[in-house]
Amino acid sequence: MRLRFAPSPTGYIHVGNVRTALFNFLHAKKHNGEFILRIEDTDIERSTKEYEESLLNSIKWLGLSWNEGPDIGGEYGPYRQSERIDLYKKHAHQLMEEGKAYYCFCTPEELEIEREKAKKEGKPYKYSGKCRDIPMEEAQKRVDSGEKAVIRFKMPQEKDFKYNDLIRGEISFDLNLFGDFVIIRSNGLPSYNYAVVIDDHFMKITDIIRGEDHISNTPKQIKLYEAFGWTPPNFGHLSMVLGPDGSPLSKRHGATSLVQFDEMGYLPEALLNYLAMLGWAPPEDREILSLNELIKLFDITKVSKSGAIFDYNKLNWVNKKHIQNLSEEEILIRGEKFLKDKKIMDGFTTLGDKEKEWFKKAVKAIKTNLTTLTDLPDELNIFFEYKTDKEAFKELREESGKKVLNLLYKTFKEKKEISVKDIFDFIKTAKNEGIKGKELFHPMRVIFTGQSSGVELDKFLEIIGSGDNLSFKRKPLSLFERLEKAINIINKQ
RNA sequence: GCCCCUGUCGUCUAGUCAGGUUAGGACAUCGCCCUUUCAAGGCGGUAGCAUGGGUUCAAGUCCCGUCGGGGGCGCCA
Repeated sequence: MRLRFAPSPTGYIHVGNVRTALFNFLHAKKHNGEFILRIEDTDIERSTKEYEESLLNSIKWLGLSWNEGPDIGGEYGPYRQSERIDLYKKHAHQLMEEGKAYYCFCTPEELEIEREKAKKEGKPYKYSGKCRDIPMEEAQKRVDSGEKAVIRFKMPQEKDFKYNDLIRGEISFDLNLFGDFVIIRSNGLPSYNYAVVIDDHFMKITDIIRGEDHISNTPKQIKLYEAFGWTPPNFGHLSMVLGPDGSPLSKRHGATSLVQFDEMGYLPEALLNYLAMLGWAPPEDREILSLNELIKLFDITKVSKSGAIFDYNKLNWVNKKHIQNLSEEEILIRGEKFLKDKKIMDGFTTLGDKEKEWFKKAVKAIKTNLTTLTDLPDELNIFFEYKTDKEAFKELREESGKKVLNLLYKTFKEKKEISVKDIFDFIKTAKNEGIKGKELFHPMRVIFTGQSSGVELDKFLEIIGSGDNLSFKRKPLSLFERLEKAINIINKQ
């Protein structure tokens, strides 16, 4: 079995396309088949090398490895349509010789008039077939003399055309509604509907999974296969990915391009996991699955036919679960760029062993709060910065809070240093003074973290305490510094 | 306008092909438990077969209509 993903390098890859790529990949791998990457760059106006490169990088980032493609070649190359022009021309001429295609000299303006007319009369538009009967010899002469022409395929007119869709079952059309369509444009480049057929045939593609916007292209393509005497592949049409309002997902709904999801701190495996479940449900109850598990369980015939709304709630949950499955070290390595941006560290691997251990401990404490990797610096910040929550400080002005603050200050103001052991001693002292439980721990939390909630207090104290003698790019704030800051804030007001 | 696809909790879906279930799960939401706090975790609740007919002892499931959503009708892909 051979499947392909054939994007156009006319922009950054969209999550909808990622889903298409994924389903092709899963279906291929499920059956031990090949996954092929082909670049459809016949739209010379909009295609660029930069987009092609970013496309390849994106698919690589996702972990969807391809067996054949423009960068690695393969038995059935080249894998860029712009490098296959001769092939398209050759076969177009073959069709003309067999009387299945013809030169058309109608100008875009003339066609526009035809379309307008059809619209006015309320009739469905279809190319008139005006040039269909120009004798081949005469047509060839006009072309040789430099007249602009396209090549059109004589679309067989058939009342009850049917094909069997991998996802939707039988779909039928009245081909009388289809006009003769262009296969070679006047600039010599092939049209989409023609190029895919040539390529998919010569690349021995067996199954094609694509968006439902291609359903009505399918009869044209199948008829081309038949005209050449080739066996058409299986077709499966996926529903669209929708925005929260139910309209097709687009930029106005927010992020749609894959690079943005990387920047937002989503894990590629989480994104794939989520996308796989948009329109398909794994059997059994498990939903958090690796790419290999998805391959094992995937079944193209079970994919749903209706459009699916892209839901960040669920994506976030899936991402969170995948992050929890990562080790502390992996989280630090994969979150490196976000930590660099916030100047927390230069890179996990540049750290000394003791510092690495410290960071792992810190991550372990805040791991369950991570939804995306961008949360990593924010959550870790509690160790480096003293961010104060106004509401929380109100508590320190109340009697019980004041008591704890004063007692802490009295105990440590001379020493100017607080160790973890000191804290445990302090807790005993406080208890002797009659302060305990919530009355004690909650103010302590506010004093040392500035917040009324967060990491478990004993873990927090232990981590801060053990960071004292390590060399960091940025030093965690010591307990005494934190106490001082709390005092200052209270005194100021 | 014409053609095609599609409709189960707010969201993603299982169930529809071979009619019989208290219509199941997950996310979100709400509540409880755990926790000196938050989160995580555990337990529980709210919530759905678009609509009207028909077939049948029995319809989410089969048939017809209506309504809604989407796509296509290019020398774009």
